[in-house]
Amino acid sequence: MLTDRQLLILRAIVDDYIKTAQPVGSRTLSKRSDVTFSSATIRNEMADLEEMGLIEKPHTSAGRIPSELGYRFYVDHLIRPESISPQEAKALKSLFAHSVNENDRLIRHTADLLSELTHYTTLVLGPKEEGQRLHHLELIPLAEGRVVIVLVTETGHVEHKTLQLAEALSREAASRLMERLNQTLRGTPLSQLRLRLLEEIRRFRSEHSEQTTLLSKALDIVLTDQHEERPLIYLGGKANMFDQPEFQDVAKLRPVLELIEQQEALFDFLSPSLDNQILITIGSENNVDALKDCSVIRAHYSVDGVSLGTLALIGPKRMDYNRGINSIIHLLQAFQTELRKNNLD
Amino acid sequence: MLTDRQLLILRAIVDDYIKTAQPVGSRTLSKRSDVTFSSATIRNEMADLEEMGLIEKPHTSAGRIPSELGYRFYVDHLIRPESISPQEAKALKSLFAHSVNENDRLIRHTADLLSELTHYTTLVLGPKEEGQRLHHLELIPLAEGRVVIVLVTETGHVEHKTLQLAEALSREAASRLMERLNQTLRGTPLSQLRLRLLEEIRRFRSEHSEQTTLLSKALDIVLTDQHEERPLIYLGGKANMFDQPEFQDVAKLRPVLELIEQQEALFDFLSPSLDNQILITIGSENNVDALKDCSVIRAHYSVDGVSLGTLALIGPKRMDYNRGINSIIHLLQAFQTELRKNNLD
DNA sequence: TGTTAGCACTCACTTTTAACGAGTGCTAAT
DNA sequence: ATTAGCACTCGTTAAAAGTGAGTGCTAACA
Repeated sequence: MLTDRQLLILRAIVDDYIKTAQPVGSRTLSKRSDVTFSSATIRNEMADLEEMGLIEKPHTSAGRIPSELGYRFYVDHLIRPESISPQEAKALKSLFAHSVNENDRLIRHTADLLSELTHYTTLVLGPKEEGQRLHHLELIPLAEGRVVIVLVTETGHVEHKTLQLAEALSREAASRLMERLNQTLRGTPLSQLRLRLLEEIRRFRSEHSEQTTLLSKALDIVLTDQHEERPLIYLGGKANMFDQPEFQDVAKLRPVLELIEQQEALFDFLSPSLDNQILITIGSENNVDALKDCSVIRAHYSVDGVSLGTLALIGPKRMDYNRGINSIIHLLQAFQTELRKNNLD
Repeated sequence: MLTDRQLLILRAIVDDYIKTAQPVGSRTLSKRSDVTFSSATIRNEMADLEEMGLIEKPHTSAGRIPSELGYRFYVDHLIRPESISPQEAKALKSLFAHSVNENDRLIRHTADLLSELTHYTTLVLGPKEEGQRLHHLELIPLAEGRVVIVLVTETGHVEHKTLQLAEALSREAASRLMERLNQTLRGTPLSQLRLRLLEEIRRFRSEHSEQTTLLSKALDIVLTDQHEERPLIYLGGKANMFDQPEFQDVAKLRPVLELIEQQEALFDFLSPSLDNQILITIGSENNVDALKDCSVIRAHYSVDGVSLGTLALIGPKRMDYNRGINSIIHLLQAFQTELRKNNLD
């Protein structure tokens, strides 16, 4: 176990390093007001902390920096859930002053807010669509056999796609088919929609003996596509990466920025579900090579107990965990409140 | 005027520098197979070219690099419109092998293709929506007074927005209003839609004495919004910037990447209309500080004589203009063909 | 026994110096 | 007009020397 003094020193080292990005020496620490013992004592303690693997030195004659294990310990034991300042709390409330009606916009807005709040890059994984239920389907024939299909879920999420049919679909046929489909399919979860839709079209065809084979094929393709599509990922504050001293080197910066641009990779990284309310992964804990010098703070957002997506914050390992965690917690609250407003059934 | 030999030397310098990113010396040039004269002669000619402002030296004992004026001259007079190789032409054709029905996707796809083809970052300014005509309007009531409004243009472009009304709109009222609006407003250019829509709703209200004030207000807000919204900008190959030796320095890279993320700034930059088929701006000609070390190749795309948007290629001043221009020309052709297919009325 | 002062040692970082060489401009010979 | 020759420039690289922040260890101290 660590003594109180060791805890104090470890915390001081991490705090200092987070603030300055410079290795912290024993003399610097000894000058702090909350440190009553000498630099030599600190050196002794540091040697012990290093032996435990909590801190390390970049080279012989430098100060100490936290190791990954050190950050881990700091995050697990040394963070004090500093409550947000009153003015910040006020600011946070006013952020959502005017409601955002569409979830898409709301999410984008939230990503931007969080990055503004923390000065880190943010990722927001949008809700999975499979779970949502169909509210309305609309077929709108265009010229030359092109048809726009619009799908609205109960939460107001809108998807659309344009198909090309071999022959024009008449407005009447479209409206008849649509009316029928809406009657029977409303409330179907999107995950089942494809199967049920095909079935329904088949039935419709046999009853009306209309030529809807092509339409059904086209719809099938569309919905298959739909089904495989992953939730959107929204990014905020990409440029914040540039401000971090650890990413002044293009070689360090590049893999991170490249990863961030890849929806699929990000999705794979973010999608695993979390048990805890808040998950923090540090450096190699991310299991992604591009993020080996980064830390990620993640939180699930949910409405009425249903987990919908992920809110994440990405920065250097030397990120301000305290501020990050607090910001994400508070924003999460406000965000979920807004989201609930939009998701009333 | 420049002598043939000077032209040869200038072209050789630019070509070489584009390829190697290293200042070109007289000795290097004298070794080229198409150069029959000595390095001393080349030095004399170089001195003249430098006096004319076409080339410059980074420092006394370095070779020469093209000045902005030099690039300008090269682009205006020395580029040979090298026709694309047969295999590339074939590849280009197969790129659009399976049609993309939606313009949005088509544009995104094109941006990606162009960046793959050239290894530069690409920007595509989407078509202005104002000019498009309304094909169909759909009001879909959700729970709690929320209404999704979906707008489809004749080209199959879909916009949607969710509004919050003070009281629920009944399905019947919605469908009556919608039918009426579609009858009277189909074919209205989006630029006039707002005014005409308001008028129409007012008339509808007086005829049916229904409570649609709120709806009309909400629609007004939506459409105003819509109207002010700028065309989307699609990006391709952002990561290509990392490969350019001139952008290995974060200080150089940052402003460019930051600019690219700003829709508004990019819009202002790209939107001015072009007289020519292809416009090339070099360094300070861009009139944007962030792009002072970049060159941009732009081309308007249009269908049936109507200019719709811009296709652009962005790279270092030392970019391969020849390849860039050729790629953009050829892709432009294929892109417009696809676009025309989708825009049949 | 825990703490601290003192001191030799390490090593990144900075500055200095020197050597190198690619490239130039000029001059004189062809 | 062209070119060979040569002195000169200057960025680049490498080696050398100096600086200083920081450490580990030891011995003295409370």
